Formats: sequence, C-alpha cells, structure tokens
Amino acid sequence: MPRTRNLSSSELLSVVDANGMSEYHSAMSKYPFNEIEKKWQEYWDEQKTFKVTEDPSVPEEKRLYVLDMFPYPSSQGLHVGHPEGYTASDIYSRFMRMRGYKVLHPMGFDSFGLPAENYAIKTGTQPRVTTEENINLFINQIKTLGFSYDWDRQVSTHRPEYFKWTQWIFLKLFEQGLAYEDEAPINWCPSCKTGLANEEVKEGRCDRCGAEVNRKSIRQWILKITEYADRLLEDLELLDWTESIKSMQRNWIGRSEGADVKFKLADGSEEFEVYTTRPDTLFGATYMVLSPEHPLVEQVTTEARCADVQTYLEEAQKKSDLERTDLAKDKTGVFTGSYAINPVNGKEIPIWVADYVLISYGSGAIMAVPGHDQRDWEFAKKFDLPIIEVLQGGDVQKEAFIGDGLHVNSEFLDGLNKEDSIEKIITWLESKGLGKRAVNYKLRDWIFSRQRYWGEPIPIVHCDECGPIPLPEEELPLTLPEVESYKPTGTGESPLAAIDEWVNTTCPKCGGPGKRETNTMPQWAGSCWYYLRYLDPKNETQLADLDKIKYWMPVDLYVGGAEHAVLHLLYARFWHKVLYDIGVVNTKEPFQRLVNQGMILGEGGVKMSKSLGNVINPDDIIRDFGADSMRMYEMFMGPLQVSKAWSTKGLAGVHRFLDRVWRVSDRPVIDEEPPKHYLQLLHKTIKKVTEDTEGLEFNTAIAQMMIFINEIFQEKQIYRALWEPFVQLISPYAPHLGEEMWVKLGNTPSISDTPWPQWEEELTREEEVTVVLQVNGKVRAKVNLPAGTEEETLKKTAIENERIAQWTGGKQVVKVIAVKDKLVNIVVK
RNA sequence: GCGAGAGUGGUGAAAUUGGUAGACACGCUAGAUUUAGGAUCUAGUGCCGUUGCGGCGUAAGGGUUCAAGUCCCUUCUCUCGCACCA
Repeated sequence: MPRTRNLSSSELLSVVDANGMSEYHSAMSKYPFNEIEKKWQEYWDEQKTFKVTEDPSVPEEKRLYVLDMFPYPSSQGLHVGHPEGYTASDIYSRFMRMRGYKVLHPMGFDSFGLPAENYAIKTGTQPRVTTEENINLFINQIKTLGFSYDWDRQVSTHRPEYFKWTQWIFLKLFEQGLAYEDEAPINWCPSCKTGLANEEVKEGRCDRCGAEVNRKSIRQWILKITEYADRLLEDLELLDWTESIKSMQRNWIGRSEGADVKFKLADGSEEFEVYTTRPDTLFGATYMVLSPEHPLVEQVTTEARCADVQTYLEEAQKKSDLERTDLAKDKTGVFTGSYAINPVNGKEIPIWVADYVLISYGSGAIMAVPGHDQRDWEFAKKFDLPIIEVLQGGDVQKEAFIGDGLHVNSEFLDGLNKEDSIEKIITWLESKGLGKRAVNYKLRDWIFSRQRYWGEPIPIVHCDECGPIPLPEEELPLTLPEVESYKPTGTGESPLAAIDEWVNTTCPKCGGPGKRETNTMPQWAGSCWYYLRYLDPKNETQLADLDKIKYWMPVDLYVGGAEHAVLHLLYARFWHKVLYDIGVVNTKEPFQRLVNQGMILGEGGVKMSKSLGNVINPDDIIRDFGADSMRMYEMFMGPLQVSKAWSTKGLAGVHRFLDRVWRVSDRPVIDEEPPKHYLQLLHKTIKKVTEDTEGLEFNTAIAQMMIFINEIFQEKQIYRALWEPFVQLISPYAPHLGEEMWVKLGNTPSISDTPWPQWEEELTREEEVTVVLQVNGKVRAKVNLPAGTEEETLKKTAIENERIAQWTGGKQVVKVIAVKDKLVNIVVK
C-alpha cells in the first residue's frame, strides 16, 4: 500500500486509455530544471553545505583533497572545457563525501595575466577592475553548474593578501641563492613585448600569442630550477600520474650522461671543453665545432679566415630561432683556420663554427664524430671532412652508425662494445686529467621576470652601493602602483619603470637611494602554490599553518588539462620542493594523483574556435537543458581522459534520460518489498556505479543508471527500497535533481549528507547464465543454465545439444573445453 | 627523427584473468499517439547473402592458442609532446 503519494502535475494529467493502461506522460513532463537548480544552488550557498574544517577526529585516511586547476578569469567566461574537469572532480568529491570522507574541494582564480593588461592598453580600464568583474562573472557561472566547492576558501592570485606570500616565497628563493640576475640572450616575444621561459616557447613561437620568438639580451631574474633537476626527475617515481605526462617531464628535464673532454688548441695557447655522451668515439673525432656565440670564436679565427667567419656570425645572428632549428635546412658553417689536438691520439683536427651547435647546451662546443652522429655526418658530407669508422656495424660512408658494435681504429678500445668502452675511456681520461664524467640537462634555468605590469612586483631594491637587496618581509606585500599607461615599453623595462615615485625608494640595507625592480613575475608564480593557500586562505602571519598543511597535503586528486604538463606542473613541483627544504611543507611532492581531462572538440571533431563559429557556450546549454544535463552529458561523452567531439544531439539524449528519471519520481511510492529481479538490478547498479565512480569511469556508470531506469520505467509505481538508493547514486552526477527527488521522497536535505548505498554481493550475482556452445571456436548455440553449473555437466549439455550435434555429426571429437558460466568449445576433426 | 598514446558500426563509445564483439547513447527505419516549446511510446538497426539459416567482421598482414579487440612480430594511419640537446 502506498504510504506516501506524491502530488504531481503528471499524475493529475495522466491518461488512462481504453485498455486501462495509464501513461504517466504529459505536457508537463519536462522537468523544471530551472527552478530546481536555482533552488538548490541557493540552499547550498546559504547552508554552506560543502564547508570543511580541520576536524582532528577525522582519521587521516578519511581526509581527501580534491583539486581543480583554477581558471584564468577571462572576459569570455567559461567555455565547455572548464566544466568537464570540474564536473569530474565534483562527482568524485560528492561521491567520496557520501562514503564518509572529509573532502576539501576549493576553487579560486589565477588572476594575474596578459589579457587583462592588454585590455587595459586598449581601453585604459584598470586590470584590477576588469579582473574583479571577470572573477564575479566566473563565480556566477561556476555556481550555475552546482559544484560543491567550499567557497570560503576562495583565493585570487592578484589580491595583495595573496601575492604577499608569492613575494615571500620569492624572497626565500633569493635567500637560498635560487634567484639570480643575469643579462643573457633570452626568448623574446615581440608581440607580448616580454621575455619568455623556454617552457613558454612552442615550435619557436610564443605559446600565448603565436608570434615568432626572437633573441634579445636583457637583464633578467632567473630561478635555478636546474639545481632541482635530479630531484624533479627522480621523484616522478613517487607520483600517480599518467606515463605520458611523466615522460614529457622526463624529456623536458632531459638528463644525459657522458663526459667533459678537454681539447687544446694546436698552438697550445688555450684549452676548451666539450661535452659528449659518446666519449668512446673520440678516435673518430675529425673536427671540432664551436657555436657562433662561443667566447673562443674570435681568438681561434685566423686572419685569413676572419672575413668569412665574420660574415657567417652576422648571418647566424640574423636567423630567428625558428630558422636555426629548422631541420629541413642545410647545415651551415665556416672554418676558423685553427686546429685543436685530439687528446687521445694527438692528431690535429680543424675547428669550425656552425650554428647547429647551440651555445646554451653543454659548453657550446662539440667534438664532431661524423661516423657515428647523424648531424656531424651531414656536416662532414657537405664540407668534405673525413669520416672515420670507430664502431663496426654499419657503413659510415652511407650514413652515421649510431648502434652498438665492436670498436675499431681506437687503439685500446678496439674490440670493446659501446658500454664497456665508454667506461674505459672515461677512466682513462680522468686518470690523465683530460676529462671527467659529466651529466647534462636539457632543462634550463627559469627566466622568471616579465617586462609587463599586471603581475606580482619582484620585491627587490637595486642599490648602487649594495646591489640587489630584498625587501624586508614586513614591507610585503609590495603592491602595484596606479599607472597612466599600461603599454609595455619594449625596451626591456616594464611600464612600472615610468612611475618615479614608485621606483625611487631607499635601500633597505644602507638607507641610501635605491630603485625598485620594475620587472614583474610571470603568471606561473601565483599558480605555483595556490593549492597551499586554500588550506589557510586568511592567514596573515604565514603562507599557511603547517598543521593545516599536514592535515590535508598532498593533493589526493588533481584534475586539469594536459597543456600544463611541463609548465605549471614542473614549476609548482620545483617551488614545492624548495618549500619542503625550508620546512614550510611536509611532503616532497604536491600532487599525488593527476588526471588530465581530454579536450572537448566542436561537432564533427574539429577544434572549437571563434573563427569556425562552433563554440559552445555553457550558459546557453544550462539555460536550455539545465546544469545537470550539461554535467551528465560531458561525463557520458566518453572516457574523461580522451578528446571527444561535442554533440548537441547527444546532450539532448542525456537530457531525455534525466527527464525520464524525473517522470519516474512523479509516480506513487510504495513501501512493499520489491521483486527480486529488481533488487538484483539495483545491487548490480550500486556495484557498477560505485566502482566506476571510484575509478573516474563516469561514462559507464551513467550507462548502468540508464539500464536501471529503462527497466524500472515499466512500473507504474516506484518501490521506495529501489528508488531511494538510486536517487543517492545519481545525486553526485545530477546533484540538483538528486536533492529535489530526495525531498520529494519525504526526506530532509541534504542528500550529500547521506551514506552511500551498499550492495550485497549475493544479489549482484546472476542465478542463471547464458552459456555459449561452440564448435571449433564458432558459436553454434546458447543455453541458459544455473550459475555455477559444473564443467562436466556443461560438456554433457553441449554434446547432447541437438544444434551442436548437427555440427559435430560424423566428425571426431578431439577435445572439449568447458569454462564455468561462460562456454563450452568442442573441437572436432 | 626521438618519446608517449591511440586506431572497434553511419556517430560517441562498451567489453575482469584471452572466453557471446558492439552494452549504453546518438542517428536512422517502421509503427502508435490531435503530439506546444529540442515531444512521448513500441519494435528494428555491424556488414553481406538465396534471411526460420549461413558467411564475414575490432587499421593491414602474419603468429601463439581449443579460443585473440585483448598476447607476440611486421607494416600503415592519426593525436600529443620534444625537436640539430652532441
């Protein structure tokens, strides 16, 4: 007997046809997602449903930190890519809360950055003003998606109370000797008018604007990330990240082992070092190459060669990075006129200058072994330099042989393989003082200053007497002054340089006149440590309280785009390790588990872009279909980690599903014991949804919920014992609908405070299974048998089956294989 | 070129340890319903054929196995990252 009845519009309008079949569909069947969603968003906000505190009674293993990569608050608002990762982490957070975990799930804004500044240049509007406006826009948009953030922990990197601590970390880096000034040629984006880190240059172009990057020599602040190269590499082992991201970081760090070898000039005047990973091929070195920027170039150039070398250097300098690294291009170079002595055999070999050798790697000079290095081989062929085979296995006149083999023409290395001779030659070089074992990295120090306005000021005062002096901590935050023009000067000075009253100050050390550093920090600075500030966002005396850090760290799940593989994720790891070394944090690594969501492409699998006009605006989707549909669709599209194409038809399908769920919830509730087959379906559904949600396999969890609804939809009433658990299962996915249906059942909110349903393994097992009968591996019949039927019985059933008999008749049975609850395969000849 | 990952219907995709390929959804087809607002309900839908049956089928080719989307080898294609790193 129904104990409670839901008065619903659908019921009032339900139709009973001539056969007495009633149809619970009607004009009103579209569920009122707009009302429901608004209602529950306000409820969560007012009740602070998702606020968390550091409750010491919660055991450590029940504390969970689920983090999203925070967005840059652009004036464009959210795009459909944002809700993908945010929904995934939100479902996981809500799910884990219901499973008894205390979940920290915060959100904030990476609010320093170029777009606001560029907008300021165009319109004169202060970046601070636009940024605050955009943050409000983002918060409103994010709230319409029903995410369970603890909004009391929100941070924005551009606010002084936040960047005070970004500056504080810079001072610590400076104290540790990890921040230094240098004037060196760096990547310069002529469009953004600022220097860039190596990580920000993609294929010779600015990662942000796509302009071709050139070289410019300006004074820079640089962070010694290379000092942490080994630890950044080794500690990747500790992390639960995908292999592809780990390998990108490994490649980026680019550790290689080899030797530094000293070469003397033939006239004995000078000695210089080269780095090689193949010291075993020293006997095959037939020439040397200096990079055009190498300090020795001038000295080794003979008078006769001077004009040619000069011309070459000028040409090399004119080339952009893009041209210099273009592999399709022929190798170029010029002979200096001088010779070096090969330390292993005393032979004189010519010294060339060529731009295929980079000044920024190793010592900027190489020994060229054309027989066993493809680049050297191409150069030798072009300039007709000798090619000597020192390792057998290929034909060095046809191409460089880089494989392993036995050494020849190498005196004491002859007959040894690659590995052994590398060891032997290094020992030999070290004993003679001619060289030493060496390690090199592709990773370069981090060019940290930007010649722009809208970033954290670097808290340094330049004093003629004392040099660069850090501001005392009490003077932080050092805030940005108002400026008249935001325009970058392009001279290597930021717009701050024009504000005399800000620039001119006193030296904190000697009290004499000083000038403030006018460069600002890159956008990555703020995002290097924001996950720590969430733990204690209002702390005025420290970055975050160590007890709170210990309570939550490390981040248990970090969800975001793969585009940050070697930028944010490498920089943040670096800072975290520095903070670890000075005792500010207690973990070696910040982000234990990382999941990268795939990109959402436009319809048809092409990239979403304004120019193609295929950009989907989340606001429109939420208005027309509701946030729950948006959330569920993005999770149903496919696996979280892969790219997938948007389909509004697909979205409508998921919306239809939620509509069906709603219509079920309109049916009368009965408290009777549900039939067993429904109970079994429920328990299977609980199991599948639980396991899949835990593994972030949301698409298959949703498919199971659809199967459940398709079955249950046949009934004219709903069994409370089935429906309550189902509403709980769907609630992390469609939280507004979940809350609404929960109270509709007569319960009190919030459903997120209820314990996640449990399944009984017994009820998830089928009593009857379909066993496939095969002959020679082909399915010839199917029979339904009780689960657990013994193999012998299966075989007997198969052999006696008449359809099988048709296939085995007259043939010799060679073998019968039976797999319990699966199949029988009869092999005949 | 090097590194990583991926190729399954018309589409997005499912598929413990190798054990019914294509769950779920979109689209499509047919039918039902005077059907307000991206309707709903029912049935069908991998391809081919002589359609109450059979053949073929997970990028291509080969192999291991009673049995391969899954394991091994070769080739091709695509995506991402790096790109003269000595």
